[in-house]
Amino acid sequence: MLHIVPDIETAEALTERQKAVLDAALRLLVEEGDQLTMAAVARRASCSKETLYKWFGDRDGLLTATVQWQASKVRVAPVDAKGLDIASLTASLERFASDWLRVISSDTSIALNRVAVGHAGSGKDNLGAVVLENGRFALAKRLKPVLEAGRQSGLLDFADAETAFRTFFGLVARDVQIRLLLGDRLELTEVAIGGDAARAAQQFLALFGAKPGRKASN
Amino acid sequence: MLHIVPDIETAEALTERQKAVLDAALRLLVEEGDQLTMAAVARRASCSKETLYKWFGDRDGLLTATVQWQASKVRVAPVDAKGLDIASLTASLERFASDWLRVISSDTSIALNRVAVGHAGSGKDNLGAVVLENGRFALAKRLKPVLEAGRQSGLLDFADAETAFRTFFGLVARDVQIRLLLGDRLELTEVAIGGDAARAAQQFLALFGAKPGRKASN
DNA sequence: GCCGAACCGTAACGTACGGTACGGCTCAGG
DNA sequence: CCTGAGCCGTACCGTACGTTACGGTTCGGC
Repeated sequence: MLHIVPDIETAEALTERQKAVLDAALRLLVEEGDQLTMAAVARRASCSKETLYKWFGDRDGLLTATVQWQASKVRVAPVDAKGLDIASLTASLERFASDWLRVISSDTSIALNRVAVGHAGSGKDNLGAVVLENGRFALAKRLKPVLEAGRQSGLLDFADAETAFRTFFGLVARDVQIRLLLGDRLELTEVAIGGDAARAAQQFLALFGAKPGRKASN
Repeated sequence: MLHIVPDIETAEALTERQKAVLDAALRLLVEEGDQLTMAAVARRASCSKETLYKWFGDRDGLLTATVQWQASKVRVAPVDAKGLDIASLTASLERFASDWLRVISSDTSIALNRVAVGHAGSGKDNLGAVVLENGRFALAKRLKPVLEAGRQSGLLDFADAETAFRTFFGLVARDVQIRLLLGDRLELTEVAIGGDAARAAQQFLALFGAKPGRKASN
């Protein structure tokens, strides 16, 4: 298990100019993938290579900063889980599912995951950990309170929130992420996402919805 | 959608020596990932670089040949789906699930998927397509007959085999593959795999098992 | 025993790119 | 106006690695 919490504050201590540079790097990363060059970033960002090295140390530093910068942009507000009924729970699950599908099918996510996967196992940096922390683990951290609330309200029945979450994750993502990462052209239209999200939520409820009579709301 | 069927025969037209070279390349790929060098492969395989270039054209050719060579090694016998009852269907599902978990958690699969993901989107080769074709799509091709047989026998109830398969895929793989690819240390012991496989099969049956009275066996 | 093909080992070539150095420009502070 | 910090643009350096070239060895066919 990684569970390395990246320096959450690093992303905040950036000047506007630095953010602009990282945005340029990010756009280039989406276009070129891991074979972007320092010179290309400098050109795109209209800055000198010297500045890149002064600010980010080396190529890996730039990549890491870019990934963290993108991560800091997608931090979202947690859902509050008060007054839960079956309808609002279903809506929450669908919301999580469609949000996640939109994320993993976005060009940015695909590009970032590609470079992180490529770098994983080389030991040089920990891009993989950063991506994991701000992706899969952040999702779990936000969804689990909802699941717990559902259990408290007697709507859900599960032994372990982590296990339940992982099943939800599987029902939502299925083969989508790996296919996209491997270059499969999988067009996820807005309506397809909505349909998949609804299906995933229903299947999750079918598996973990409390049977009437068992564990009734107290 | 890719669905590019790689030259199935290419993997067969190899001399023993060439297979040995590809095995060396494969081992090196597992150890070093995409930053393996032609010189290193030549050294490991005790062959000259000239030979590598003569046989495989260039670096991408060598990589592609290596991936296809590995793919040709894991081709398995299809399961026959005669005399299906609920027990044998469950056993089949568990078997597919545990086989798949073993594959995606193997060093070889992780290494191959990493380089394929890294190369995807660069347009230079189609490693991604090869890996997909021999992984996720091959699995579907082998599992679907079982699902269809289950439906014929009145044990399963689903509208579309492809959709049912994708749900099965999600229930089995969950977050395992992406976490491993991103470098998360996820120890999958033999017993954990067995447990996960059983859980996935049960969940699949809970979702797609035919309700008694509906679509009874004819 | 001779020949050519195939292959090994190694050396050499060319280039792309990470990283550094430096001259010039801008601008804030004094 | 002077100065120095920060940055841009560009030239430069060193190296790693893909690719090619070549001399030497093995070996099957005649």
